[in-house]
Amino acid sequence: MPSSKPTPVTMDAVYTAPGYLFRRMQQIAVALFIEECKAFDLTPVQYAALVTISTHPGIDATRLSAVIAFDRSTLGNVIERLQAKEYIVRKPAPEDKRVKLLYLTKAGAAVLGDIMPSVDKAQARMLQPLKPADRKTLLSLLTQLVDLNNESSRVPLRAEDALEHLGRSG
Amino acid sequence: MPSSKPTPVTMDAVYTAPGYLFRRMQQIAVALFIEECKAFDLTPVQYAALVTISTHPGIDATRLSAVIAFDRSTLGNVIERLQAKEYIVRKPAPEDKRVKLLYLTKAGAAVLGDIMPSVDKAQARMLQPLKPADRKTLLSLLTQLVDLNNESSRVPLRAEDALEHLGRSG
DNA sequence: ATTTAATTGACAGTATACTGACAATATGGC
DNA sequence: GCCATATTGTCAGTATACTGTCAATTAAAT
Repeated sequence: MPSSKPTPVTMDAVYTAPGYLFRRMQQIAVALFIEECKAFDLTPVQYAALVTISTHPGIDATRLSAVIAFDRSTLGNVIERLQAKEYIVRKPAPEDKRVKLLYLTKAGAAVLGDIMPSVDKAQARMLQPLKPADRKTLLSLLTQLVDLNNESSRVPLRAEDALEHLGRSG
Repeated sequence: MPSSKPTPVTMDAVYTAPGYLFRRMQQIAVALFIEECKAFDLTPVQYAALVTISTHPGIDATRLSAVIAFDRSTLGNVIERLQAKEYIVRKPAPEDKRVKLLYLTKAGAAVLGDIMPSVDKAQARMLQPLKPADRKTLLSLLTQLVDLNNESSRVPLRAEDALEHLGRSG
């Protein structure tokens, strides 16, 4: 076997790297979401925030961040935009002057109801090129991997249960 | 079965969506890359660009964009930063006054050689929570999916071959 | 050759992401 | 009650991403 030659760099150092593939796939996923949902003025991140505010009325920004595992700083801007579109409102929490609680407006609830079919279509298109059995396998492995790597992310996902009593116990 | 109730929105609309999982996994991948490579002043995108300039000395920004499937506008800034760090140089193309050709500097080649083990470690850590067989399966499905969805992305990947004679034939 | 098309790099504008800091506020130990 | 500490929202700074536009330049059409 050849021994002391310096390893030649090839494009495989990029193309076969899982990180590169995850990046590409994320970009494709966003492109498909935007294409399917272009009739609605919502990005994937804004959609996720809206769903979460819908299922957790009165949640605050920090807990929202933990429930969808998005950066708290980033979320500030996302919330601003949702507010500017009048899809949500912010109300000061009576018992904690720091906190602002988030609620869907009627327009927010309406757009969420309307956009759902398009979102589903986009999600389906992402995996459509694979055979049905392969879709299941990929989704299962991906779910496992995200879960097992949870603590490696800057903003680990904290399930709703773990947050329910954050205000009192910690 | 209940029939006409409006479908209640649950967090599954977020958590089980492939797009959400790809986003989370991409963020985890970047976090692991940055952590493993913190001794080197390179981001994942800058690393990919550097590898490509290394394997394609004298490539221009537009072709670089196509070879790694990164947005051309974004790449302009990436190139600026690599230039500021003196890892690459730009030389005007003699036969086309619009084009600026990209070359690695010695410092660029050195950092690329040095960072490789850390990059490999980061890539390995992303999949490490899975069993070896599952890693292979996931990587295979992900590679297929990215390839099959190539045209759905804003900047489809164009292999090096398809670009070799872009300057003459198109 | 002259008009038309396309290409290249650049730029402005918007939207995620992350880092690190900060003031206001709340909570804990004592 | 007082002080150290933690939390909340915010902000500034950097780095991807994408859209759309533009001037300079080149290539293609005729």
